[in-house]
Amino acid sequence: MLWQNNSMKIARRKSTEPDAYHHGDLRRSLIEAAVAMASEKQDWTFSLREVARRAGVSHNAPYNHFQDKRDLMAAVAAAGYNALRDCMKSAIAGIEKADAALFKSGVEYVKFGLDHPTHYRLMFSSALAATQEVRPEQVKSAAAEARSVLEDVLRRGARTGVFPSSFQRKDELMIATLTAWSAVHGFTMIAIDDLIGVPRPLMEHASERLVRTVVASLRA
Amino acid sequence: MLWQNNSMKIARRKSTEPDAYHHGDLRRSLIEAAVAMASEKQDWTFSLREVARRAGVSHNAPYNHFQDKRDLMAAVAAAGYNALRDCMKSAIAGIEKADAALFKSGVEYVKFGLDHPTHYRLMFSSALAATQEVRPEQVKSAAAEARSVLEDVLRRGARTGVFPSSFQRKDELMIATLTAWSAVHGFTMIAIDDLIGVPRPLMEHASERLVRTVVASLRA
DNA sequence: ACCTGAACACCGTTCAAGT
DNA sequence: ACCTGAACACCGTTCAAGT
Repeated sequence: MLWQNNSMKIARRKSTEPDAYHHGDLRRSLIEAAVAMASEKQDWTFSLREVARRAGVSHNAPYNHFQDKRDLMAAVAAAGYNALRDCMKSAIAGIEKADAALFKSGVEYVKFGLDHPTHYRLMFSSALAATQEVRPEQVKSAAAEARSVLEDVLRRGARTGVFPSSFQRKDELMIATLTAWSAVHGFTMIAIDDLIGVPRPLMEHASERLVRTVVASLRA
Repeated sequence: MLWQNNSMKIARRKSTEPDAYHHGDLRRSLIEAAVAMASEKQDWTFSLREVARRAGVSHNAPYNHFQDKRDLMAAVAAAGYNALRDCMKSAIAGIEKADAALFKSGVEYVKFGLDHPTHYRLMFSSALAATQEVRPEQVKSAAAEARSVLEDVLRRGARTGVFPSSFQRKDELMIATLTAWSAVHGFTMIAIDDLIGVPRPLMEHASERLVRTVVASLRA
């Protein structure tokens, strides 16, 4: 425990920073530590104490920034949804045709999951749900933002005649979005869990085939 | 801890039963206790000690029947996959046309997940995977059996001309199965996690719409 | 405001011991 | 063979105390 805690103090000059006390934005450090640990160990079930150790603080320090462990997990999950949203958005940035954009965003979605399996797992972990079944609003809205990338593409395609114009109706759009999302989410989960017979090199091909089928089924 | 442990002993007559020592098949009792607890608490992250208490034995007794906690979870998961397989099988028992059977099995799949959300969650829990990424063979094969209900229907349809004859080729059949499975699995997970905007009464309708779309996309 | 250390009630797992 | 109780190293969370 002695070799930690040093570099942080040096980095800060005069404590003019807003969140700098001992640490300089411990909140962010904890989130980053959690993400790093999860991806290294290939296991998102890290302990709060471990995260604190990694960040070089006592095991109680996190409670100054998060209500409890689930609150930290929620922050990590929200960060993941934001990254996923950005991935998809930038991937389809220049694509005009809505069906091509939907295809690309679907493929990118799966790629994100396979590239960050533990983070993706955490994002959809039931551990995020409270004792009831309500997940933090933070997570829900971040997830909604990622989902709305698909939704926006479908809405755009409905206006331009690529997808059925019925998708301009709210409930029809919802079902269409749900269809696309279910497909890529299900595939991603199954792939991460290694429940397929598909060998890893063929995975990309399989995901493209699947997404292509989904796009075609919505275009009809 | 005193009020437990009684009824069990009375139930056994002369200890002629094969697995009966103090308990009469403690292995099965532990699995049942785990399932019951998970569904009551709406949370599959039960503790091994809690399960043991519920079964009326010491917290170490489970180690005579399971290697560790994950091994018990694997048994619970396998039981879930078997139940899911049976649900689908009996649902499509009398259905001749392959596309109708695929529709029915898909709808039944989602229904199973929504009826047993915590058990379904556990079945696909990453906690089942070992430190590496290998899940117990037991779980994999049980999952494969459930998946093969979909696969068999698709193969049958390929022979009878309902689905493309290319589905008789092994890798094409695999992708088709994966497409169907991804869709229902993804929808089920999203629904369980309450990440949809769909109000619960409309859920059944939404699931039927989704499965119908999937069947149609494979029929083409 | 932010952090620490002691304390509490748990947990999974191991070990020696009982029948 | 099957079960128990003590023990170990952890965990999440709370509380009083320090700056």
